[in-house]
Amino acid sequence: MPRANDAVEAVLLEYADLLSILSDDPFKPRAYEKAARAVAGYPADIAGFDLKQILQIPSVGRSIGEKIHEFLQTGTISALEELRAQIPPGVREMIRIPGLGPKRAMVLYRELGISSVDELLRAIEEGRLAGLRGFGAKTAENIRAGIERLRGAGGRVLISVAADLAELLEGRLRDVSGVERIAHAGSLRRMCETIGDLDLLVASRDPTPVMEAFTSLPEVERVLAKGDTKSSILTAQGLQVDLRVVQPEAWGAALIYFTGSKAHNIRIRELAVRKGLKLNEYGLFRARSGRLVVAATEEEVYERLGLPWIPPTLREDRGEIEAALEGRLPELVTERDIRGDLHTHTNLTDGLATLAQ
DNA sequence: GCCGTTTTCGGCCCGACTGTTTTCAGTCG
Ligand SMILES: Nc1nc2c(ncn2[C@H]2C[C@H](O)[C@@H](COP(=O)(O)OP(=O)(O)OP(=O)(O)O)O2)c(=O)[nH]1
Ligand SMILES: [Mg+2]
Ligand SMILES: [Mg+2]
Repeated sequence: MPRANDAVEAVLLEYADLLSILSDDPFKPRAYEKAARAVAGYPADIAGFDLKQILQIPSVGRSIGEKIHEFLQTGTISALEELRAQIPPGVREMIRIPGLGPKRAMVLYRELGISSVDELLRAIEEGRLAGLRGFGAKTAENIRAGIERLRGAGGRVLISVAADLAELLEGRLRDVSGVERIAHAGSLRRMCETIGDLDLLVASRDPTPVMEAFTSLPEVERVLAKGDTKSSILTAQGLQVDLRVVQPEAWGAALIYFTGSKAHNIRIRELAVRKGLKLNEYGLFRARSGRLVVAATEEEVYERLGLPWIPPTLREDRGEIEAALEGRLPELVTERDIRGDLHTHTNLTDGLATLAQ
């Protein structure tokens, strides 16, 4: 049985998308996204909730709360209908194109009347983006390639597929000169069931040869971006791989950053701010002076934030921060706990006892 | 739009890469 929370999450995310297209204030759509996450992660089914109960949900205030209430009562939200009247569904689809966001989607709609991915592709092929402010030849080609990617996207892959690719690529990069450490991060390290892309982290004093090696691997179909510390490629199978290279001293902070999740990162960065600190992928710093506090290991960074080391599988901002702060993290079963698997044989194979016995 | 034992107003995570930008916005991780 799907919960009402799922439908509410979907309308709040749609509201956030439409606001990001229409509004200049980036914090408003983010507030709707955050509320959508909170509703999705709320333990109870909110079907039939009254306004007072709805307002118990974190990140849901008066404005969003009333919209949720209206949706639960009537199945629609009048304010959402008003936004829908201003932005065709196809324009919202356009922001799914990798590299095209809400701002430029709005320019295309407003200036050229483009209101679907199909129309956009035709406009690019007919050269109609030329002359539009902020849309040069490269941008048009990038959007065209983005549409191809969107269309050909096989979506997320099973963790086993990503794990195999990770092993292959890590093996290749490990031998590059200057590589001191290598690990996979992102959703693969968190052991999510499906993986959107592969995230690899390398520690090296000399990033340039690592980036060169990475972007010229035989598995590379196309280089999406290539910089001094970060590059992205696309494999022939259409899977994206992101590589981040940091100095060995920053390994722990970088591993925390790249392991995520995004929501977990934001929560622990907020904790840092409240302590007069700043957390990024290079380390934990004093906010005022900018002086480094710690960076080398995950344990040290978490400890200075007042937290125990949190297992990657829990880093989803689904209560692990609160649990960690209270010292109530669950003891997870790890490989070291597994002494063997309890099993027996029956006379159906090579045993003596029957199955019933 | 949400939220707060410093605060009910003024912040909101923080930084890399790209393109066309004459100095930075947009998009993404
Ligand atoms: N601080 C911060 N970190 C981010 C943000 N977006 C992504 N990250 C970090 C945490 C993510 O786990 C990590 C890798 O990003 P991805 O987009 O690949 O996400 P992830 O691997 O978690 O999920 P995926 O299966 O790829 O969809 O980068 C962000 O907006 N802020
Ligand atoms: Mg990923
Ligand atoms: Mg990624």
